[in-house]
Amino acid sequence: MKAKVRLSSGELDLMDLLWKHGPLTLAQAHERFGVEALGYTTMQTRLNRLVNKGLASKLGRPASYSPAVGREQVQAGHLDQLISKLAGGSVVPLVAQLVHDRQITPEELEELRRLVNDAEVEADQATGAKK
Amino acid sequence: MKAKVRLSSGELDLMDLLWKHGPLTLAQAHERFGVEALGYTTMQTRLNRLVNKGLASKLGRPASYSPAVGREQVQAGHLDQLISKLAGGSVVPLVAQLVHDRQITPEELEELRRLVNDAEVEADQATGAKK
DNA sequence: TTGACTTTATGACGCGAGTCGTAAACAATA
DNA sequence: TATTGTTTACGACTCGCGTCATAAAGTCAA
Repeated sequence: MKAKVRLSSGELDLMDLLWKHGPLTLAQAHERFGVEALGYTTMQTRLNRLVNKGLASKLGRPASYSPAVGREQVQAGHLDQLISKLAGGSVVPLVAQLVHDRQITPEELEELRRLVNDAEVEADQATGAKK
Repeated sequence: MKAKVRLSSGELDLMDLLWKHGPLTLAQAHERFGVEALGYTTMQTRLNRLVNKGLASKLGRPASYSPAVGREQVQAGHLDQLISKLAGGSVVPLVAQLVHDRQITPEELEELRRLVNDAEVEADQATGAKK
């Protein structure tokens, strides 16, 4: 039962903060994010809204905010969106776009190749390895 | 100078409509989208807002709406978002997620492999094909 | 205990996007 | 030309999210 996750750009920024730097109190989050960037209570409101949406949790006093959903899950949700609405349902054109428009290091290419190979093995196993 | 494109889920639905089925009049778009799905004037408003944002253009009377930005461009924009905010700046984990969570056909895997190979060739050429 | 500082709770405002209703402008034809 | 049907222009409302101010609660040291 994967809840369909759809986050705004700004919400993503905050989640990123929580994913990267463990639990954070409001003050710490504000500090980390950049005191100049936004007001203290703005951070408060946004963080609490994440909690209300079940994306983060709040514990203790001074409350610590922690992510309540994994980065992978959110990634998956956004990828689904992208694939269904922007790539006609197939991953291939998406990956094409991915490798075309940006410079990828040889190391990364190597990893990508490995990824494809692994996936192929899995696929074979799943289909009963009918050669 | 590619403008940073950030579209909502609903806007994407309409753009998809325009990308797939060439220029459409309001009536046609409404029909295509599903008359039950939303009101006529709702479609009108949404389409016109796309025009105001420069995402679509409107010509003639009965006006025909056409996409004013390419699917690839929007894809790129959303991909950038995803990579920077959800994948820590690297494409590898993103592709990993991509091939992990969904079943990909052997044919697609083959295409993906080709994609990686092509990219490698390009990379080699770019760096002067050393070695 | 009390004054100062920190942490939370509320309430507001603006803007973008989704949803429509009403009505004016146009067009085709009876 | 008058009637009817289509196309377009506006305006309105709601919600989610970003932004913040104000103030109530809670904490701690003098």
